[in-house]
Amino acid sequence: MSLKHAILILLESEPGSGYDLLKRFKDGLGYFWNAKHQQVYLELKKLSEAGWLEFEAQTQDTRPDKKNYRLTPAGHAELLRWLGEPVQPNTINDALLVKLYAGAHTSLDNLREEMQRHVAVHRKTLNRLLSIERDYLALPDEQRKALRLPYLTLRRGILGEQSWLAWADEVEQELQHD
Amino acid sequence: MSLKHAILILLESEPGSGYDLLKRFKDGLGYFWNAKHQQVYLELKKLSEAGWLEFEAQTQDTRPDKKNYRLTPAGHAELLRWLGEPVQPNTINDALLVKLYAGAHTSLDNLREEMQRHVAVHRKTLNRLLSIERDYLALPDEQRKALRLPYLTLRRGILGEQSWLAWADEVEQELQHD
DNA sequence: TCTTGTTATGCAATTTTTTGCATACTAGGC
DNA sequence: GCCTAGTATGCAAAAAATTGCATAACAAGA
Repeated sequence: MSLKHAILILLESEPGSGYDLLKRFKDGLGYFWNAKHQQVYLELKKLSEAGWLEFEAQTQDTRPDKKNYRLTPAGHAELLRWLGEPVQPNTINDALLVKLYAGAHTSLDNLREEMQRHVAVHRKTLNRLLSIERDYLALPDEQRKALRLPYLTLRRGILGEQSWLAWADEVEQELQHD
Repeated sequence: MSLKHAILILLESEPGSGYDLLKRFKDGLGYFWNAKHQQVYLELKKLSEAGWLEFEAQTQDTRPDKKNYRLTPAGHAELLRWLGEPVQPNTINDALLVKLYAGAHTSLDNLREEMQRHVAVHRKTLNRLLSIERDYLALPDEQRKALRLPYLTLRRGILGEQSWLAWADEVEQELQHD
């Protein structure tokens, strides 16, 4: 796919500006879809031109003006069409693993430092996700039910990060000696 | 990064043709770096033009001719330079999770089918990785030691797939009811 | 003999993503 | 008064990746 449908989904559940979307990418969807602001703004423009989105300029007093986007009926139809299509499994392009793979050509210290940097990032991510989970679990039944599918994606993030950190322990052990 | 350094690494450990590289991507590095043949051939051309690779055309009787690539000293230097640089953590763009996130707009059946397709792929991948691991563990000590860093990347694949499948179980449970 | 699979390479067009640059106003802390 | 952080949007160029098309020879099985 691409950014297109991620944007449609976010705007389907709640209309908003490019800036809003970026925030939502950052804390919600962000675990599994990433985009820079330039890409989001450009994509919003393209989706509007394609007739899937419409926007309303909104002037604000204390802040810069913004554009509020929402789905058109055509955009909604496209979203449903896309949901009916199979998505192809994700391919992984992970530079850290490439580096580790080639690690024999550099020093163990270098590798250990690299790993430590990444461990710090992953630990932080895991903590953030766990805190979101706590909030979710504290919600009343009905709200929890409404959010059960997004919650499953959160679980993916949590299990994924835990698994990553378990792997990092194995790596640390192995890089200890020699 | 990009494909560049993955190619340099593969050719550093053993020279070969574009076609060889594709095979190696497929069973070794492939777990964490993916590329289509068009991209690999193009990149090989660019890397040659940049002076990081050189090649020798090799005519073959029973098969089409091929080009054997290997690193130049400049290519080797570039590889070492890159290894000394920190790599930035991976960003994830996973369409399946986007679909699940928006799953409320489609049917449970649709989601279950989608999940089953992906589960099948991941199970197959895990089995393939486990079989590579068995081969590795059966190697004599010395060879195992030489391959210990690539082995760590294999472990990442195994732990990652196991974690994915554990998550899929959670999803299946949740999609059972309602 | 015909079809399928494997080996082997590539160009062209398009899409997707990143990087660099740019503007502009407000609020808060030092 | 100055600096930083946050709000808000965008263009242009380059890099990276995908999709479509194309060629060509051999081997193996139906």
